[in-house]
Amino acid sequence: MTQVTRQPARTNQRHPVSADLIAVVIAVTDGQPRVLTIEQAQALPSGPFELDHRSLQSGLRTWVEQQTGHPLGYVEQLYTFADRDRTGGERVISISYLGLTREEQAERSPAHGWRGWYDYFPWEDHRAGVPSVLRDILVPRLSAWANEAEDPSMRHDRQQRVAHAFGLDGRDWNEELVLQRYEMLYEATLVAEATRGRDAGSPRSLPGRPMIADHRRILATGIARLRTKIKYRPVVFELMPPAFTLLQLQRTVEALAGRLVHKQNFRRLIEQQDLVEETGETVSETRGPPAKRFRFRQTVQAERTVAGTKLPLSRA
Amino acid sequence: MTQVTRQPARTNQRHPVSADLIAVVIAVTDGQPRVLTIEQAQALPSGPFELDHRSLQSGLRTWVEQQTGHPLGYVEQLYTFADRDRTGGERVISISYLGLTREEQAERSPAHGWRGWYDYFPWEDHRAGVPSVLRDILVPRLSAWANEAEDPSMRHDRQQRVAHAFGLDGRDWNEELVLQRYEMLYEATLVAEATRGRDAGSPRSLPGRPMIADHRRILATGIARLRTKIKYRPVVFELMPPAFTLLQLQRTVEALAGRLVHKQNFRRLIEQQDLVEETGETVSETRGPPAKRFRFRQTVQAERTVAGTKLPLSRA
DNA sequence: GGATATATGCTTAACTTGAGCATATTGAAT
DNA sequence: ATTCAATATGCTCAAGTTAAGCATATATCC
Repeated sequence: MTQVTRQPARTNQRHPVSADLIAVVIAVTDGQPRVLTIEQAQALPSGPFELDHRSLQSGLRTWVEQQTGHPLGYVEQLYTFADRDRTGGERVISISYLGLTREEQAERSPAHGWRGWYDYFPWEDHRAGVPSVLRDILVPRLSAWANEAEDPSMRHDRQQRVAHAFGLDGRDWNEELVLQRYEMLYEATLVAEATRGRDAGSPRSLPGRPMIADHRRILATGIARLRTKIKYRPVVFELMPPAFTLLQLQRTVEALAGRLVHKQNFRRLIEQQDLVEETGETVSETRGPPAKRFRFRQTVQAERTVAGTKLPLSRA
Repeated sequence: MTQVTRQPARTNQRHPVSADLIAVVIAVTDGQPRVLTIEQAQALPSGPFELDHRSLQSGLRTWVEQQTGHPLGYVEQLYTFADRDRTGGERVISISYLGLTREEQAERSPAHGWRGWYDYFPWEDHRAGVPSVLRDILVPRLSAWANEAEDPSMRHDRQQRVAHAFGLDGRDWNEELVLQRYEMLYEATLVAEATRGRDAGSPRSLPGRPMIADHRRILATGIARLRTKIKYRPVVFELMPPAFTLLQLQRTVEALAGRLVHKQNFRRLIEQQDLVEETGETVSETRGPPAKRFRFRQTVQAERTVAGTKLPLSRA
């Protein structure tokens, strides 16, 4: 193999654009997942990618640290999309990220603006059963939307999609479908963002706090990603203090997943994965016997790819 | 909830950048996964994001269709990164995509430049057992690299990482770790890209065809994504002709995964998922009894989230 | 002192997964 | 024609994984 130094034939005339970095920064306090916001809790933090940023991710990091005074732990890219700038005809490329930070670092202050993420998605918290806003308000309206379709096959299609996304008709509710649910509500004009700019006539009261532009959609993407990720990578620990009890860990997972887990099985799962070790201390924060405290085991193995094999691979 | 129209406080001075779209386009022919290339098979197709592109994805689509004359089926975003332009000090943002296209549309022609992806990653094809290039060349060199570390703990660490990534010492080989393996080989200067620009003194012959810039790294990302994805989303069908036998489907999956699957269990898996239905025809392409032909069932359900629950969720 | 919530160990049934046996069917080789 | 090799396809079985629940001891709250 000889070394290759030629350039690709792609450097014709370039159309300048500008790039924004948008952050979905998550922390969990008091059993509530929270997201870092600005602008009266109506926007996600975002800022331009600048010349002196070494990379996109480091730009995001320095910049979130400036705003919050706290370092971001885990950061991963979410999605990149292009909009026409609202002011000029110029293009803006938005690169969104998911960031996780520690509970202790998430003090609530007016400057930072941490908000419970279920303020924006009240239909996503199933920890205490099906949320009333879903059962009493959204499901009827979604049914109405499905049935208002002319074409019978389209009607059937909508009904199926609604039932699948929201876990109706005896189906399981799948907590990962955050984005699909938001998009379906958008399609049915059951979120405020969907009626913006047109027909300001009937401002119905709609559940969930809206955000500017497509920020709530980006937040939905971040939540969905996190709910998926906690199942195969030990990212929850990024949200935990250095030492914690298994119940605290469980409550954090439940807060993120929006549903309850089976306690004994959860402990078995955690312990058999060798992800934690006892600190030796115990604490009695609540009733009941004192709980052991654990810490996250930072092993080389911790990059364990729990490679969920869904293919019948042969071992031979 | 009132409607929000305020802008975020983020539109200060903008630093213009330019944006490139890079495509990893995959097809499978003759049991070999192939990737669309340009520049004597040393570059991935890529082109600038232009003003008249409606969105990033549609820009990519129109543009790949221009080059190949064929529509892209499935497209998903891979990753976005920023480089300093090699010519000026300006920034280039590269947005990479994974695209899948049908076998029948992947005629090989000099213009298109389809190349087997194992030309670039000969250590990734384990269908016929551990590839000789891995066993005879890379493993010894990787061991040497691990042992050349001064610090004993670093030595140990490297040995562990090598064993984990390449499935040595009785460990399972995980086909999803394509990117980790490429990066490890890069770190050990066992791929040509790692020695570029410096020390042209000893041009060792290294396995795998190199590409310009970081295109081989992007290809590795695409392969890894696809190997992960086929396990929980029915994306293989994007690569299949309208009708196919289960063996053809299996061979395609094996080509992508780089390893063999258990035939009977594969059939059980496919059929129990209700993803396919018989066309009614049979074909005898090879020896043995004629095989039934199937087609992909395009159901609403097909967006099945095979949501691999790795949390002990309660059903109650 | 009793109610209540907790920490933690253990069991069981259902389901999933990996592996292999068995049999029938065909094209190619002899 | 007969044999061989590769195939399509049905079936079984053992091992592993998961969901659920039982049980018991230990705290706090009143």
